[in-house]
Amino acid sequence: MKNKPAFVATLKIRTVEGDFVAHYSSTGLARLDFPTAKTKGATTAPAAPPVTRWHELATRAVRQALQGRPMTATPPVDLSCGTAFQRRVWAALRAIPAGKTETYAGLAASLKRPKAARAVGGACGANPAPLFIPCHRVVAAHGGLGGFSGGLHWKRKLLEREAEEN
DNA sequence: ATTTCTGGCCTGA
DNA sequence: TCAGGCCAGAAAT
Repeated sequence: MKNKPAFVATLKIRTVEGDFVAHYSSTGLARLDFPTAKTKGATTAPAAPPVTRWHELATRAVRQALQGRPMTATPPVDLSCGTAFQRRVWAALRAIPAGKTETYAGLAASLKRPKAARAVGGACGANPAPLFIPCHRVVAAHGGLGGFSGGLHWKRKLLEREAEEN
């Protein structure tokens, strides 16, 4: 069950850490990319009214997240690209407060699938909107960091900053 | 302590 | 099917 939301706009989010790129569908933020060599290219396009509003919220939220502060407001996030299982994982992730961490095994248990830790990891990796879906707050069961699709250095940085704020 | 299986579960091909 | 992934726990060094 993975329909593919069509992007109606792609906008950059400038931050001190580089340029993130946000993709919007007709129902909300559908994807967020970390800064890379590719995101330098100007992809800004004219946006329809609801999108510009979402983009304001997303921009502020991303900057807050980079400082380790909890997001005060977020745009609607379009998770329609995920499977049922992935959406359940993502929903659980959004319940983890800033400054706290959960383990892959713990999440699996809360989803009534105590043996699906690895599958949870897979869902995290498939997360289309990091920061908004805080997969960086999920660590390995015995202290390790686990991995991070956007680059492990981001995960470390985000966790450090959130820890400082608390 | 750390390395190496082995089990388990969800995807995408 | 089948391989492989942001895993865990047990067994073997």
